[in-house]
Amino acid sequence: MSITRKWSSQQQKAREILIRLKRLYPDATCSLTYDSPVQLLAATILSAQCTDERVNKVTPELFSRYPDAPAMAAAPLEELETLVRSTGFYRNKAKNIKGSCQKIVQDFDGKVPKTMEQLLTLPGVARKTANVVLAHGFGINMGVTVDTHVKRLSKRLGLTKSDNPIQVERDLMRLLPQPDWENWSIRLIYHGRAVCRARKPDCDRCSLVDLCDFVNS
DNA sequence: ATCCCGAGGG
DNA sequence: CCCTCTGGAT
Repeated sequence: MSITRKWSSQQQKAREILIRLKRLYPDATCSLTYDSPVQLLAATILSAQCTDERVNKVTPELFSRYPDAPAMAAAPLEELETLVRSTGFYRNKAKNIKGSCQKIVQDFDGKVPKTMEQLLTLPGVARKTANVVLAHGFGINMGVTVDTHVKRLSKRLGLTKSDNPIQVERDLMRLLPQPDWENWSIRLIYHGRAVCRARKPDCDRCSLVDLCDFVNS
């Protein structure tokens, strides 16, 4: 009943979940389309409260017209707003893409910074976006990407009690070895989209039911 | 009516 | 803590 014993049982549970999800989604990768770190940054900003599928419908035209940081930094705001409109929050997203690229050009020699601290200085970039860019753009695992799916599934599975993404990330970092941090996020996102949906979770088809606090409560 | 790989401001 | 930003899909 010691606290350490409870932690290791939660660690075993997390690892068992990840083993099953790796078997279920062996080829899961970041589902945003991009050709460079700055394109990944822009696509990730666009992915806020929007499906990746929708993001991938606007980025080909966006990146065709404005392929790199200098181009996006110099792009007319109205053009960017029109191009990203269908992803929602389009004024904020256009302004943040332009603003981040301006800062990248002015302060970071035109290259997307590779540290959490520097990424967080970019407008429209907080931990979720920074974690995605670091993990998939540079192969650097600074934390666990916690989006709406990762938060929902981690809570349903009983691995966190918090609704605060920062606290959820701390809980997951404690339960998983660092090399698996991004594996966890990617697989939970896939499973969250396909099975453990927000509205109608398909518990009958879920291979994690025996480990889940949500269905067993 | 609710949710989608959030972030910033009050 | 709360609220706002926003269109598209279900």
